[in-house]
Amino acid sequence: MLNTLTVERSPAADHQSLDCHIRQTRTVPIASSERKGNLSRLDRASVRHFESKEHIFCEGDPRAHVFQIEDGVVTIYQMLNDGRRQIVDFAYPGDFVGLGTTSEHVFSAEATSPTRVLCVGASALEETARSDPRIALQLYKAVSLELSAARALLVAIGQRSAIERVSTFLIMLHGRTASAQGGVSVVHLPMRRADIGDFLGLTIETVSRTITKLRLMRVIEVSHGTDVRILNLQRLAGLSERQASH
Amino acid sequence: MLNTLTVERSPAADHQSLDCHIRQTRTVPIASSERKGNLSRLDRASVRHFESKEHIFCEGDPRAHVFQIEDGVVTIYQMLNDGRRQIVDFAYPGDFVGLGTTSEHVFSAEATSPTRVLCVGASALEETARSDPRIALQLYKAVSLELSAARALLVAIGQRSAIERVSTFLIMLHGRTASAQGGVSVVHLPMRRADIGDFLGLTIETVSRTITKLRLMRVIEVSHGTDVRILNLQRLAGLSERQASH
DNA sequence: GGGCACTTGTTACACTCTATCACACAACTT
DNA sequence: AAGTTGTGTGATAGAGTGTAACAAGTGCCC
Repeated sequence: MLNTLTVERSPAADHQSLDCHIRQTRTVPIASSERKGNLSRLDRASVRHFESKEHIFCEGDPRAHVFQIEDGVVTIYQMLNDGRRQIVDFAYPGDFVGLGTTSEHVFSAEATSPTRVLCVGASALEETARSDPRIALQLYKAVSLELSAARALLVAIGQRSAIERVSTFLIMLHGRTASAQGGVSVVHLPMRRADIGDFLGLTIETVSRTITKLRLMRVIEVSHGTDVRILNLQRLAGLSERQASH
Repeated sequence: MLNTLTVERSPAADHQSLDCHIRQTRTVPIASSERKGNLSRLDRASVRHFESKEHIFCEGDPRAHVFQIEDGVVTIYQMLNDGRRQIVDFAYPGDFVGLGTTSEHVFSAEATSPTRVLCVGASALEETARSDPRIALQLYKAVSLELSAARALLVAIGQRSAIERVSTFLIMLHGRTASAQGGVSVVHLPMRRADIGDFLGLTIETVSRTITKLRLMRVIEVSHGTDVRILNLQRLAGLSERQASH
């Protein structure tokens, strides 16, 4: 069966109307639930499971399948030959992984937590898209959102200081996944500090110190190292981008 | 008339077979001529000219048109509110500018040199894509290549040192635009040092210092500040990524 | 043509932010 | 108890920045 792709709204969408006067609109497209679509109605779509730290595919593997995350978080990264690693995206439920036009994967994908993915043959998907413009446009949309996310990260890494990057990261995750607990939003960090560092172009130590600094500033609170309560979103947004002073 | 999009091969494609043992394949997709397509056969496509430093569109403008560069070079960038700027892409002839699914532009586009662009209504293009999967797939392809370029830059900025970034930049431009002159390839830099800096996440001074260093190392030669002769591509490739030492 | 304003690129030096190295500590496994 | 894995923090060093001065090129006006 080959039907239209459906777009769902995520629960996190409601939080995007929070009144950060800083141009939050800029980060919204990345965090948006529009990023989601659905491949489940495609023929021959199968479900696969991956354990934490298990690879879904590696750089250089033939691009045989395209995946859509159903549950869990997946890191998309590239290694340099001396061991440095750059994570270019964290894929959350609804996100696509492995899209592109190359015959081989250019990046590796590793599950951060136990993950369930929908799995579709890449050539079958493209074959379908060749005849159904709705599928093709869905792919276009999905990649466009990945592009927005990549460019937003580019701005962060290229121009922002450590505290600005970490603040930006938290706000980004907040927009994408935030769940409210008594009016204060909580962001869960399923990835380790090393992953955050390799995502933001910082070392693990700098990430740790910066999170401590944000705690001492009473902007956030951290439980178990993995759950961040955003106490003052407005202040956090201010820290994510130094204000023009003149 | 609404026909198939044609994919051309650029003259630069021949240079990609140069024997850099460093995984140059990784940067090839960005530099590749595959990035090119052609909108000229689309209905209602018009040609427009822009002078150097003239804006094609600004962040926040309604996304009324999609452009394809015919001649010249265009910088795609975003400003932070304190004046910092991140260039996320240099668009060369054949490249598309303004693709995406947002109703407003998220980035600004400015001509670096006198530029001629093909201009198509965004809604008309999407309307067309909705009925013609070939067009939709062409858009998907184009955005996928932009994504590859953005992520490659992400790896460079996030992990590489100043000299590695500048070397990577030169090799990238080499792959995309190189013209041979007596066996040695020459890369023209139409953008200013400030643009290179804002692209690579470095200051103008660091860019200048690093280029001087590469000159003193006899890896490149620079004429008029804008024309770079790559004397030793292999060495340059080596400098673009520190080797694993063990 | 000569002088002037303006832009762009280069170099120098002091300083800052982040990386690096080192180690303590907690939670969990074996 | 010993090992593993991940986090937090302190001390130090270094790469790159910020600020500045200067050089060279360009357009413009008188």
